[in-house]
Amino acid sequence: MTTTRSFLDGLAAEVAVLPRASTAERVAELLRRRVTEGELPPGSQLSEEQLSAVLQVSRNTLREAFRLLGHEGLLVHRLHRGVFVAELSDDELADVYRVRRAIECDVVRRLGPAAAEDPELLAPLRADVATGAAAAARGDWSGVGTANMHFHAHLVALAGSPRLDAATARLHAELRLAFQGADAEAMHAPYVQRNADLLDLVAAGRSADAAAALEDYLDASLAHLLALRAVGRP
Amino acid sequence: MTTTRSFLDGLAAEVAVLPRASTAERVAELLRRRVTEGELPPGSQLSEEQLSAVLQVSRNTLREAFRLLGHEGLLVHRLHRGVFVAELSDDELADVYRVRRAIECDVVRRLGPAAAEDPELLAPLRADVATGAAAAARGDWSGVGTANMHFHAHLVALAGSPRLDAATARLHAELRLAFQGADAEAMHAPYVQRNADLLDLVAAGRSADAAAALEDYLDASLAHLLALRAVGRP
DNA sequence: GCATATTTGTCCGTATGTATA
DNA sequence: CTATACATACGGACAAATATG
Repeated sequence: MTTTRSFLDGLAAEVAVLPRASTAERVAELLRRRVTEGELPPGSQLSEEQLSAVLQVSRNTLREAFRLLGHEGLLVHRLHRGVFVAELSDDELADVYRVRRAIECDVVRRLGPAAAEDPELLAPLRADVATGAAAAARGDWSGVGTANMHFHAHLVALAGSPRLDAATARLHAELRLAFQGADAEAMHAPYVQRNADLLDLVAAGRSADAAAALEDYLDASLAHLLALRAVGRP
Repeated sequence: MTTTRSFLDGLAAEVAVLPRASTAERVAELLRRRVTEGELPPGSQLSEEQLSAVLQVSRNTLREAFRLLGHEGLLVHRLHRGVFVAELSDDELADVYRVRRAIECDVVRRLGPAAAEDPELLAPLRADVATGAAAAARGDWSGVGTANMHFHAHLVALAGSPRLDAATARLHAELRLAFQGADAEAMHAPYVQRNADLLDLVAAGRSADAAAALEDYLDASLAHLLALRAVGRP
């Protein structure tokens, strides 16, 4: 009995109402939310029998959903032992940032002056910055974190590459795992201003400067996150 | 009856002998090989009933394997219609190269002079170049293609990032899909020399030059591949 | 170290729904 | 529009591996 009781409430009703897709994908989407929103902590086991009973789906269908999420890095499959919510080591977290840096810096560098010429392009980014600032003003640090994620997702989206978007979504899902249990304000507060600064550079068409700034940004963010995790441990 | 007969031969024996892993993963690995080696062409349907009979696994297990490969982009899942070997459109192929360029150029750029100082680091790349040249000398163009893939995989591996390695493996699997049915010599021959040239730049520690050259290389490679596909179509 | 209980891994049969001829 | 074929999903069963006492 490793899973908590609270997170099971209302799951069955929620999975039945999700949009048209295969049952396995609906279950996967539901579990993905629960994991990334911290409802069930890293390391906890997901019992096949218990979950299939609560979700009202067969074990086979549930296992298909497990495969999907395992492939995304959210769950880990241990043979004959079951599936667990993934726990990111410091090395793995650094690796996530390694890939973020490669993708995001590349996207920004190749933007060139195009971003300066069409202001509409950056509208989603401006909205994310505004949302983050508003959330910070009212102390909603979880909202700041979400806005920050959206900012980076929209930044990558400027490249118009479905595969880069998908990779970013996976990285963000793993990042949310790493955020669990840490002080949300300390985690997210510094990046309201940094996002705004970065956006200014991009909007000015200074893509090389923006890429360099983003590299510093991400390196600092990783160091910051590692430090926060360190104090949360014995 | 959309699948050919030949590719089914000996599958059951092969899947039984694969190393210790879950049956679903063994089946996935086997199908992955069949797809990337062109044994079954893009667009062909994989019948659950037929495959489960031939592989001697249950449909549930087979479906788990399908989920894994679908997530890798090798198979596409059409609801209530079944799974098919993915067909890459020109746009998707360009997107694959978009991600390759982001990853590989980033890796090369960040190598710096380190590669020049430790020659052992580049040993796998040298071996791949030699293998490719030898294969070209005897007209083994499929072997040239394989060596080329290994070269790029080893290049990315210099970064020491498991996630970049995994992403590269997925991209290469999709690339192999695009290679199907094209003239292997025309497809792979030009890159024996380009790999050697690129390696020289890297070995000299000129990482910025190498990154720029690699960018040209990949852009040219994409254009080349698109042109070859165009002539293979009506 | 051993026997047992629990959980996962796998298979089968079957029922239902969907797309296509 | 009906019919058919096939994917989707379920529940029960047993085997295999692991964890527990």
